Amino acid sequence: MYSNEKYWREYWIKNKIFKTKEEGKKFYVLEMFPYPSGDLHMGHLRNYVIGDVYARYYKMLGYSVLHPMGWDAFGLPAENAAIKKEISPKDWTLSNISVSKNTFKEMGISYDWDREVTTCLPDYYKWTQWIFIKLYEKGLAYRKESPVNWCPDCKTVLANEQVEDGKCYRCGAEVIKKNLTQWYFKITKYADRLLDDLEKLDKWPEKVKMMQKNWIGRSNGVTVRFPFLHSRTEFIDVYTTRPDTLYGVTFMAIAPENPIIQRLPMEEDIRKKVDKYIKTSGKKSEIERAGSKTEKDGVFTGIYVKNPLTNQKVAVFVGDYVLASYGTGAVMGVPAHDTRDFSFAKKYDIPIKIVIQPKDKKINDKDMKDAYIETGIMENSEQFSGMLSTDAKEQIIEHLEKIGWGERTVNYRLRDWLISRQRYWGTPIPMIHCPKCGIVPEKIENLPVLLPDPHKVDYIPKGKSPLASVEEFVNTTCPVCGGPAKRDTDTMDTFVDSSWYYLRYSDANNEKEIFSKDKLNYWMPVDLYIGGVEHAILHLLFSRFITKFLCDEGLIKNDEPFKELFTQGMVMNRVNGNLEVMSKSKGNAIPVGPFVEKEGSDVARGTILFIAPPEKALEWNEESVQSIKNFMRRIVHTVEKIPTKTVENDDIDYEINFLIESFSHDLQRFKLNTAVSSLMKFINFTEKSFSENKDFGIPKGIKEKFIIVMAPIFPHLAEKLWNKTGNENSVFLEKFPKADRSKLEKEEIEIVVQVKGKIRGRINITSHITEEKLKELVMEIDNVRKFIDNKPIKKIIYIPKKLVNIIV
RNA sequence: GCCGGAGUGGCGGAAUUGGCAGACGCACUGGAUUCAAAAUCCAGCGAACCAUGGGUUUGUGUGGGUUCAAGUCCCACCUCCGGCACCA
Repeated sequence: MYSNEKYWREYWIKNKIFKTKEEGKKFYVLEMFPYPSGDLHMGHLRNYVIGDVYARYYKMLGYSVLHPMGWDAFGLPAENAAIKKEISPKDWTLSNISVSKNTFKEMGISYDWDREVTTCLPDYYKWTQWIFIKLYEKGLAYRKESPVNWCPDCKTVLANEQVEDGKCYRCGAEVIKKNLTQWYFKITKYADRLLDDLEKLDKWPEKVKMMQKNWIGRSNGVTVRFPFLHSRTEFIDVYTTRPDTLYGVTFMAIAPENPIIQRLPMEEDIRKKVDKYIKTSGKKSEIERAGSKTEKDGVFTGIYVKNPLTNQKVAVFVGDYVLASYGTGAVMGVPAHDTRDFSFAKKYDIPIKIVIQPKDKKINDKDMKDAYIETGIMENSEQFSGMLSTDAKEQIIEHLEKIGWGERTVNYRLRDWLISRQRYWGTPIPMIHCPKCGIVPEKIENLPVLLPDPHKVDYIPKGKSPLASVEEFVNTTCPVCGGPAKRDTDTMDTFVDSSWYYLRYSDANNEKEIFSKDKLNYWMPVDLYIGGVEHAILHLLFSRFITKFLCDEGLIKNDEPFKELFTQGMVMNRVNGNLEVMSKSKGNAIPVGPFVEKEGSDVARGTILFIAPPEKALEWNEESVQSIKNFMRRIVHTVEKIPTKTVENDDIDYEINFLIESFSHDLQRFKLNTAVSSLMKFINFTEKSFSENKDFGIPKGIKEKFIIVMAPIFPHLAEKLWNKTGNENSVFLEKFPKADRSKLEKEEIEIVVQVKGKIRGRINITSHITEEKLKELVMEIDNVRKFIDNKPIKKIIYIPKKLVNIIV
């Protein structure tokens, strides 16, 4: 099987069958590129096989297809492996790439390897640096000091998106906060567009769009200004989405990191308590502090503000349930109508003032068990009392704006993207720190800023950038004044590398530009992007951001990179009886290489496509492998053993056209499992016909059509059979057939006969029978007559070619 | 807690979008072949019942509803999976 398939793989390469053409209508199909970890297993294969079916199918439909592959090659595992095995990250990565690439070739995926992209090579990361500088020039890359997520195990900072449940997304260590100066990309500037443009993506799964929507988390509210009691000129702003609860404010809480705290005129002993509180909360982990179950606590500052609407004095607390990085870093406390404020107020005996009553009952502050957060009727709210809270919300905002104590504000959950990492194996940040000129970008013509040779770097993580200790890297000259200066020693988050790689494939070997605009705009957007849901937020959001930015720069016409997104399910396998995601570390991985050598790549492809619909999780099992092997043998039998001859048989015309029709339909709907079923049905028909009648035969044209239809799924076998049928050229140069609809009309059809909606019989009729005649025939069926039972017939419903329903 | 998605035979899953529920496959059962086994081929296969030439009842998580007709549409609930989770 293996050597046989290998022959055809070599044939495709030799004859450049899958070399990309750039003419006419195009189809760009892309699978998310992998991190090169060496061996690929069936879990990886699923992703690429789905893409390959479409690449081959669209080629046969007459499109110019771009189907490339590359490597997301920077990142921590290379360093970790390097430390363990004493091999440089570069050598480790490059040797993994060559192993993985070889496996890809054995899978027989139709990639055009001439467009391979490797993010850790200078000819690629040169352009990553170029994008960084472009962002910097537009004010979209900036440095700031702030508390950041720090992974103590990986010894580097993490982006917000890389912290899951307070833990590092890579190693699972508990993340701590550190105050550091880091590089950020201003993705928040694009928040509105990233959110609103989701509507344009009608071919994305709703689920992914919803996840992005929640992640961006746009909220419309109002910033309200509270004046201090002790000063006529100082204020504190709070952000709220519930201005309708303003009359219920009984305290205020400020985040411990909010710098305003330092300016508050607190008494000495209170100041000490506050400082202590700030210190302890700074030491808390993300989980301790932010878990929704954590008890809310804080300290009183002795300071008061005035409610701008009521002039009542409001006590100011510092509380670490308030986030410094959202809104203004301070909130108004409305215990009656906010769950968190309620529990805070309970703890410190702060009064609860109800200003919204439910419509159907009365609540009072004495027996409240929890905050009332729904809408209702306003009370204790001066001129707004008696209104619906939803109406009052609007009017209070207007009132605040009129009297000058508040203004409408939009806030986002999305934060700017922290991209600097204190690691060696990444794209160097192309910035230079000059004592005279400040921070300046490297000159474009000096790019790439090369990562120093791994043998000269001690990349064992120490909590500071390994590049800082490489003197010949650090010491440079200022591109502005020419004086001595130092390079930035951080590298970029690998998600920067992968946020634009799909653009580079359009012109992968361009040495002068990031890509030629013409070539890029011929291929972009990606027509079909296939990958796992785990990238629903990070990678896809960052990619959309970068595409929008480059679109604003005039480099890309379309500001959305991926027209259609398909998220495939995971591949599971049993380990000690439990279903687990297939992975090397769990020991349940079926590696592609040995499997393909033994069973062949077509068997792997067929199995993976047939077991389950592509979007669902799939359980790998030996029985399914067997059934596909069996099926492939029956295909060979039909093509090679059933005589090729023209026979008087309408059924075979019907079956082949039915196959073409349903196969095409299934591919449009991503139903690759039923597409395989359709192929099986056709083979069932031919095998059965032949076993019943040894004179049965199949016309050459129909055999050929079948081989073409099966080719996207079983490419090696199809190519072999195509050749054996007497064809010189590759089957993939053939046009995918169109169904002849006229052959799908059967002469004789079966009609279901119902009485009062229940099936009482069936009848075979010729398709051009009149309705009257049919109704007559129906009445003659014994069982039908029995159930009509001489009752008067009210109505007869006739669904053409399907059923008759008699209502008595 | 909030927001999504899904519940169909012993199992993986079909159902042209309101028109024959269970396609296709696995497992299982019976038969052919074989000295025997494997492999292969043929047949059967939701459940219960009448009596097995055929027919009846029931059946798509639960309970209601709309309709001549509901796995599919509407309302309420249960369970599972995924995402977010002090975002004010």
